[in-house]
Amino acid sequence: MNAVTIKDVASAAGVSVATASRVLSGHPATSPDSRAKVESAAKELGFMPNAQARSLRSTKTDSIALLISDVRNPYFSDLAHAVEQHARAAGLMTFIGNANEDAAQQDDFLATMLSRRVDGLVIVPQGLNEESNQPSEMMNRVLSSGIPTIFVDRALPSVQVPAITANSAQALDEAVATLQSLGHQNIAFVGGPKHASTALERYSAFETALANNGLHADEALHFVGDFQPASGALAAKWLLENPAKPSAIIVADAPMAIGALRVWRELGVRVGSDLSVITFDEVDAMLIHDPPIATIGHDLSQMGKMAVQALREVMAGQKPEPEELISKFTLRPSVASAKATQVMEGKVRP
Amino acid sequence: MNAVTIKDVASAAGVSVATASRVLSGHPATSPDSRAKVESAAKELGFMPNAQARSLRSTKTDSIALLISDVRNPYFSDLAHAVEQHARAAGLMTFIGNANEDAAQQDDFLATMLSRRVDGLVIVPQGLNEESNQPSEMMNRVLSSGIPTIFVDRALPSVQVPAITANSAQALDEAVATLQSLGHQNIAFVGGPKHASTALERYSAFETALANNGLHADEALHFVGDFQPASGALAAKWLLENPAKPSAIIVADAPMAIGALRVWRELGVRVGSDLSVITFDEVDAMLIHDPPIATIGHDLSQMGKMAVQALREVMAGQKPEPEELISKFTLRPSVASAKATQVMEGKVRP
DNA sequence: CTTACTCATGTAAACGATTCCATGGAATCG
DNA sequence: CGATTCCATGGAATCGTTTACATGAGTAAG
Repeated sequence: MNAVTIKDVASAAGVSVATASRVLSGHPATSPDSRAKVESAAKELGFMPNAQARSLRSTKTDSIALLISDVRNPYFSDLAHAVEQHARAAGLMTFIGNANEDAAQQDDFLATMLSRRVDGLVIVPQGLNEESNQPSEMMNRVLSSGIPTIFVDRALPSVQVPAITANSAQALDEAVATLQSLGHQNIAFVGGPKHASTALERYSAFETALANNGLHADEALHFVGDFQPASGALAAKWLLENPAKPSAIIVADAPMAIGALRVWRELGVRVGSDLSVITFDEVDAMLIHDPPIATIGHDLSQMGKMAVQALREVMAGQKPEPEELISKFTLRPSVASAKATQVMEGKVRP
Repeated sequence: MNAVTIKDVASAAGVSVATASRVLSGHPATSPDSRAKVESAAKELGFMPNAQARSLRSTKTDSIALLISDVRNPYFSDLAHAVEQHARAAGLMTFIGNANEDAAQQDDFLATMLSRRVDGLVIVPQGLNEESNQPSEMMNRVLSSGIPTIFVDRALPSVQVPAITANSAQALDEAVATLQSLGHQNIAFVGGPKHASTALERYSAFETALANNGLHADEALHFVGDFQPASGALAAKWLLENPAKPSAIIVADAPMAIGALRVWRELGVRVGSDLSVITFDEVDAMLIHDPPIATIGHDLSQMGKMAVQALREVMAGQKPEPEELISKFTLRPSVASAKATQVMEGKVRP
């Protein structure tokens, strides 16, 4: 395999391993002479330092772990890409792990990363355990281990970790105001699972927005999904059968919206005329949709950048403040006036 | 931090480190008695083995690297997910790296992985260097290092590495036959960059399919893109200005299709009536599109599974055969009869 | 009862880097 | 010119595991 070690380099260069090591890791106390000899020997032999030996001794790995729910969710793949690019710029390798919205896989990944002694963790937390209302055991271990950690996108209440989150209050206010001014009275909301802080934030901001615009919240118009496409599909049908006949709907994430849009298309519901749709997460699929879907979203590249920056501050021993990005509402043709919506009865296009 | 080592566990359990190690790594020669003592001590102390020390000595890391172009491309994120799940089932951690269609980033990632001594590599190769017509230096190093490697999705000609690829000949044949039977004579093709083997395979299969169906290939109907959304957008405009007025188009990957569909929508071109569209890669965005887009695609979960399996065979010292998945054509409403296409002149909807 | 063999255990040597410490020569200072 | 400082260097310890080898107890076979 790659049997060439620093020892080989040292003897080829005619110096000790200590000197070779110093040259290769940029230590100042080296003569130009030995620097030249070691460098050329290393290149000659194709020396490639063994990262585990290095970090076993030096206790740093120049790597961080990013734990997300699912790479297949475009929201998270965009976020992952942003984190990776900014970490890379700071000389850090990023390990991406999928929790698949599953606490066991999350813990598994965290355990592996702890074993590998990554220098820091960026986590989209999966939420507290349903029964115990506590973070999982592994999460507690992470938190008590003292390894630099920050949360991104979501936060955990009661856990003191810097978090980079998004605030959608303003955007939802605008969205609801827009719908209201177009004559929509019954606005449905497809939310996320209660273990996700984003789900709570979004629904409560929605309720506030309703109140601000003279509308009243109605639990019968609230569908609790799980942020996955399948539950979006269920929500789509739930909407059509809802006795209140809502004329507009706000969906709390892109995968659920994707699931829902597919069902509506199959059933012939015309988004943007039969039904006004606004969704969270400004991802490609929403923009190529015909009609384009109005979204509430934030800059993921920015979020990734802030996450890496905050993490580096923690790694440097500082205590960064939690930060909030302000989400933006973008009106698009998926939203129309409520009048067009009267046709909802004839939901299946011939 | 996590200062608890196997030494601590051993002394807490009242045995030697050797025994502790044997118990913890499941070595058979251990007594039930010491097994019990060590295990409880380990749990008690929250022992978490240091992966670098372990693999420094044992020369295995139980991890593999997956090099793809870009996680944000849904095709690759699906593939990444599949590889990860199957690797995980085999007890292997997967490191995902983005090349961003950039040889420098590819080499960077490979260097890091080589340093970390991953047990194997699954690579979507970026292609040969434009000038030298050779794999990059780092790629050569990977290949000569003897580290188990397989290619997936793409292959490199002249490089002897087992590859899992897709064969689209049949699917393209069906696709072209379908178009032809609907009266389409001028079928445009938006291909990929020539450094990608998939681009070559797809275009040459397309040419064959034309011939099989009594149509002739025409370079003026071939747009060479780069697999990214922006070049899809260019292709979309190119098509509209093409003097041959093609009535149907086949796009060689999803990101380009996404870029193109967006442009067509903005310009009011009605896909499925003004223009028949077929695209490679069966991803969500194509299915929620209205109308749904006909696709040529293959089972990515299957591809991921085969990749992991082939890699494990290489790791076990075997020499697996290259394998080909057969792509499938799925007809959807984005394809219509050519007659409807006469309206192409009035391309901008009022 | 001896011999041979199995088996759990401990001691110590790896693995491949970094880094502390001692050394000796050159440079600087009074 | 002698004393002090500086600096590049090499030897050796170290990081936390695994594992080759030696040991000694217990067991089965003769």
